[in-house]
Amino acid sequence: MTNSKHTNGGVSLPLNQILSGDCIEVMDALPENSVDLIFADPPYNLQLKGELHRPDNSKVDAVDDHWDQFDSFKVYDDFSRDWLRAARRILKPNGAIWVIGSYHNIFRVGACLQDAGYWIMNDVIWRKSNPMPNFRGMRLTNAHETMIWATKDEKSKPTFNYEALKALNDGVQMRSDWVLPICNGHERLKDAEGNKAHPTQKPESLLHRVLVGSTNVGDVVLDPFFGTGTTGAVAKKLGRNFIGIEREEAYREVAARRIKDTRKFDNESLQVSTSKRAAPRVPFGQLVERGMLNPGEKLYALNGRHTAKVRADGTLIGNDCKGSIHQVGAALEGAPSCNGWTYWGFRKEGKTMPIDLLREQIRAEMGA
Amino acid sequence: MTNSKHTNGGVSLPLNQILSGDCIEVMDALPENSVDLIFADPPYNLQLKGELHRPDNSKVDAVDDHWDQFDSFKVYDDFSRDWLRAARRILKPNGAIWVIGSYHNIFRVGACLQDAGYWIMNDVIWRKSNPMPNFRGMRLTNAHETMIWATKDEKSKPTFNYEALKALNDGVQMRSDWVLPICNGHERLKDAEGNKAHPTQKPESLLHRVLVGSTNVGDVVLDPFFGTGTTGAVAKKLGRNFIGIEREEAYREVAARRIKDTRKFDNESLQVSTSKRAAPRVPFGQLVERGMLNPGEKLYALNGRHTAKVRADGTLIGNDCKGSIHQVGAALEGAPSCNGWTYWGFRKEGKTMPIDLLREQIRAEMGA
DNA sequence: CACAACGGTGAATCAGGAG
DNA sequence: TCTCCTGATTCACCGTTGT
Repeated sequence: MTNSKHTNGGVSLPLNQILSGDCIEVMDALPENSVDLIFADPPYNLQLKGELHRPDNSKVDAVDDHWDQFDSFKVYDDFSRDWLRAARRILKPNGAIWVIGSYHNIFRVGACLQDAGYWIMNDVIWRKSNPMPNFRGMRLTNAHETMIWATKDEKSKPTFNYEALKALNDGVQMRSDWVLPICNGHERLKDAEGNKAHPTQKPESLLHRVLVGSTNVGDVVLDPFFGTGTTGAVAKKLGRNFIGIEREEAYREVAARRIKDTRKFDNESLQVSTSKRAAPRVPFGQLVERGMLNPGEKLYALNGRHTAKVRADGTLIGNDCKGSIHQVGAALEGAPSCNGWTYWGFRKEGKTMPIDLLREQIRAEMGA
Repeated sequence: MTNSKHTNGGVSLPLNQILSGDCIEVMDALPENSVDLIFADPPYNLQLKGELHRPDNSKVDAVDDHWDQFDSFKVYDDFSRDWLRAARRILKPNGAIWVIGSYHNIFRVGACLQDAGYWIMNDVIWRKSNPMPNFRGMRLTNAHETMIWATKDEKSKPTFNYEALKALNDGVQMRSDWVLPICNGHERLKDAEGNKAHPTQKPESLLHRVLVGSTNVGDVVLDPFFGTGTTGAVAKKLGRNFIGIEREEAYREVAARRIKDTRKFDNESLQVSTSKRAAPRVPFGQLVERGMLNPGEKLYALNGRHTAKVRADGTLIGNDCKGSIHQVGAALEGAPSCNGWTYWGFRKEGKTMPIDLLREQIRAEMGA
């Protein structure tokens, strides 16, 4: 793991380190367009308790008899706007952010996020399998937290490892609700007296899914509210680089020790399933050039409804139409579009086989 | 059921009627402090762009109605502020509101709600058991919607039928995530041509739970975006009074007919049936996310004939094959299929134990 | 009559590259 | 920036038709 500076477009990043200080100031000192992903678990409580500062860095005296809800929302919104702005500047154009919160703050953070120009991809519900019950029976058990996954702007193309997430979910598309247990047991960090080291330590399973789904090996993941370093620990395990920012020295120390004791998984295990989109493009004409199909040969729609004839240039000629395998398939079906690779078949020894088999054969040779 | 005016503190209410017009104007004409509960399903401002087709080329019938179009976030926020203010005025001091939305609008609505002085009790996740998938594989399946339950102000003591909800949930405290199917089948209202009468009809089961949990028999429930009248129909069944407000005549007509055909449950049966829960599905990937198995760890076929290695996305890599626990097991055995849960084991303290034990462990936690 | 096969559909910010 | 083309992509459930 790189611990020194890392060159990124001519600028260097402090990789795999925990930076000390106010996250807004620290982020403002980092180069713009340099980070792949941000994971943020900002303070939830609106009663501030001296942990928040106004934009001018003056401290908010929240423990005050004249405490006022409206003022408090405004201060929290200002704070959210500021750190979201700083975060957005350092994100790469195709970068993304995850923010987690509860009903106390998530609506405000979400609105600030949209106002700042971020583009929401999904909101994701972490459904806790073992939440704390509501002891007084005055409300519903607060059994979930909300995460927002957003890109830097509307045009961003974020990393999304669709097939890997699908694999994590037994082969069906990952949904926007994730059932995972809260952090306790051995994973929960304690101090010498046995008190929990941090009040809101997130489970590694949650970060595992976030990082597998929206980063690749070697990416840079920044966490502006690092706490006890769950983001850093999971990033290290998964072969991602992290940058942590944390104001409290006690948390930094716990996080540093934790990450030092964390081991990276071996490279082979970090390979994940990929989608067909990543496979090299094979033009249909190549099947003809290579003699896998011959000009004049007949293709059969796999649904049995149509046939077409192969021409020397890799186009097809069907009933009153000609063009690519896709165009002819679409025309014959009267459909807006058609994937010719999965639509057409060829005859071999009396059986009809999809032409996609031939493409896979070529791809296998290319990969070899 | 009362259809005439209803005396409430010397003022009268138009009970069990569907009022025509803009909801803000209509609410402003109602007496203040007169309504027990408001359920609101405002436009989501979906901002859809082009057309969307399923993989089979059929077209998705999207929400493109004029009432869901807003020019900007600011226009939407102004709208939200206005109707939330009007709604708050007519609420009784201990009254409450439920608002439902998706990530497109819920953060803005939630922030407006807090700014207007409402006090959030819970946010509640409606987890759809049968959501529409993400057809292009570009995001997570949008499998939930968010509801906010809030009181008129911080000091309100809202109706909360804790025991009734607990009973609805097999005797354990109701959580903030509700698993319910979307509205389809016979419940879905259609016009003469078989088209859906309203693009976003909510399931009665959702309203049932809201009204059982936060109103009493005889209470007044107002819905400012009445649509096809799900709120009114469920209120009538449950012996609550409703007031509906709807701008579109077509929706009012459908709702009126629907409610006319709805019968109130007899008082005894206002208790409800509970749904049996099947054993929850646990994806193998969750064992990896949760650290019960680590990427790179070896699995052993319980018959002793093969081994394979775990990857970060919950797939296995065996001798010349990779895929799910089931696929790799089948490939190595040369079998058409294989139950990976009972085929594979992991080593612990020198002993090989079936991975199914880990799944059972997770299920035990979930059930608790 | 039972069961299988098939078709339809749901609040969706749903592609990416070459020219 | 815009147009055109290739070709990747779906889950649970309900209702109807067919065996």
